[in-house]
Amino acid sequence: METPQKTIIQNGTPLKNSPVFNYINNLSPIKPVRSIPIAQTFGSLSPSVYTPPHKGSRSKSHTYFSDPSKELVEEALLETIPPEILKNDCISTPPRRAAANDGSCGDGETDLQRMCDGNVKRKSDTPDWETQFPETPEMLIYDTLNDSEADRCFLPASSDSKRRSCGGTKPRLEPVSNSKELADALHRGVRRRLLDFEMPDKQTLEKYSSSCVVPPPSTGLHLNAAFAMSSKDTNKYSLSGNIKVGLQNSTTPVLHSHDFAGENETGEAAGQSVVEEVQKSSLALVEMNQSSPKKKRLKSEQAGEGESACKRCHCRKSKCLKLYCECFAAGVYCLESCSCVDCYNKPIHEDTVLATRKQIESRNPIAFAPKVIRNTDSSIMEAGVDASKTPASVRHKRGCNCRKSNCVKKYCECYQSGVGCSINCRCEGCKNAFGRKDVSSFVGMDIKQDDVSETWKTQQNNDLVRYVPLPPSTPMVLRQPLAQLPISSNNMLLPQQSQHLHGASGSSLYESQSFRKQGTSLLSHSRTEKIIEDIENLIQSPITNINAVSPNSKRVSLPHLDSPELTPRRRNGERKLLLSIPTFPSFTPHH
DNA sequence: GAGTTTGAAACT
DNA sequence: CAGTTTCAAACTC
Repeated sequence: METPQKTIIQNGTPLKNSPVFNYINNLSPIKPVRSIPIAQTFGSLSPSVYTPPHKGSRSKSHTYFSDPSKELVEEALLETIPPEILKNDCISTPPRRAAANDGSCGDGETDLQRMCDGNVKRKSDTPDWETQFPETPEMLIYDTLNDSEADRCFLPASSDSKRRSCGGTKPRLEPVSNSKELADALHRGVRRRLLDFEMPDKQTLEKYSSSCVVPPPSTGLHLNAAFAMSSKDTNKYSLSGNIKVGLQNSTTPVLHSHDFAGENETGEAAGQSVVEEVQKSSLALVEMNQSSPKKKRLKSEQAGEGESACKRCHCRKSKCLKLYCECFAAGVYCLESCSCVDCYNKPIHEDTVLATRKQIESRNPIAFAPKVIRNTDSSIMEAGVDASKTPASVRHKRGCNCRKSNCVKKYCECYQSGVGCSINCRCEGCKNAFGRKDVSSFVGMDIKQDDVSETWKTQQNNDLVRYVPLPPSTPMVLRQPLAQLPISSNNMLLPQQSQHLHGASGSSLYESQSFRKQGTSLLSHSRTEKIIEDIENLIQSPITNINAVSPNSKRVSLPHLDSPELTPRRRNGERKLLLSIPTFPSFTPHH
């Protein structure tokens, strides 16, 4: 990934050799190539949308599932990641590439490999990430990998494990002597997460993200952390799908915050922030949906328990083959830690799982789609309401139907997901703190952080939601495109972030403090926008929104986009799927 | 930990 | 498509 040696003077400062500059220069070549294939997976609502089981040769584990689109995304992600980030052992590198010696990928030495190799080689003469951003690792570890079911899904159960158990212990900053080993472990985890399901669901990803994996204080770690973190939200999915949605989720609150405080006065710092944002966003792509119910509970459990922390579903009659089962719904297999009875949601019953899944999908193509989706149509946001007040773009795909909970308890999926109710909801007496359907359907969650019940916060287990003051003047131009949605790693909209979007004072970690400090002066506005634009183009799939219509007439539309003015309705009131839907988690076997 | 409540999913 | 049943998570005690 050598970059053309261009000389750019930013604010009088030569950035020619800066990592950011190099990174930026490498952006454009990528975008046109990546988005095309991804779009293919979103062709239509028909079941065909779901990529058939990819019997590729990348992985021999039957627990792995693949999705071509994911590969594309991975590539995009990789290319989106500055070499500096990858320098440490290429941890972020999808194993796929490294293992792509099956001949299916053309030349044996992929770009990635070369990049990795190069990075490794440069390792010694490249400033250590830790040195550059001493605070980053810790932040990443604790803030992004705090959940802990990771073990369950992140790392293959069979893998060598001493690997951090899923027990409710917090991630430790134990250094990994062998970064390669760590990289392998992470790769496995990432790989599994990415391949097992086309789109791991939020819960699933959350689990992955959990802290079972202890990232080493390195840049690579950062990347992985981001992945893991992102995965929290991710709904199973194929990267293919909601890239944007993923971005939203990518709001990882932590990464940038203080990292660059020390050098925030430089253009590079700003650029780095952008890069990180991008990374996070990109990584977030991997995650998406994940319904959060379990995860939260798990978190709570994890909070102070050992193995119990990994408990998952408790299905007794569904055999874990129905959407009642959160594991199944999330696109993941049940684990031993589950308390289910007569479980069929296991690799050994792969055929059954796949068949069942198909059946369900045939009934409802988006059955496995992320429960919370975000409309990232910038045009809508811009045209609709003040950009700073449009968090309403994030809503539950179907909306809730609460009658007694007033949408203030986790029975309500909207509330549980941390999003406001929308016009798609049929709830009664809605009091959703994240946005009542009768008030914020299209206006966004006009709520203040304090409005969000402490209950909810508690329910989310602190580590899921971090309440951090929002920066009063974070340039929207910088943050919006990269992380349009203040969604936590859980795919949940963060209260403070919603506030943030409203232009309220305060800040979120997700907002790079460096930006705040720097304002937009370090990188000219136009340039910054350019960067963001490139990034978005790179990441975005032609089809980034999910407007779906349930085959069985159930409401399955994007609240936000479903505005009558924006989306044609069918006579029966259903809305057309204008764009497409991503391939959702699928138990596509990967042989 | 058992029992209850709740609303999504599944079924009719 | 509406009503009912089933189910498992969320919640309460």
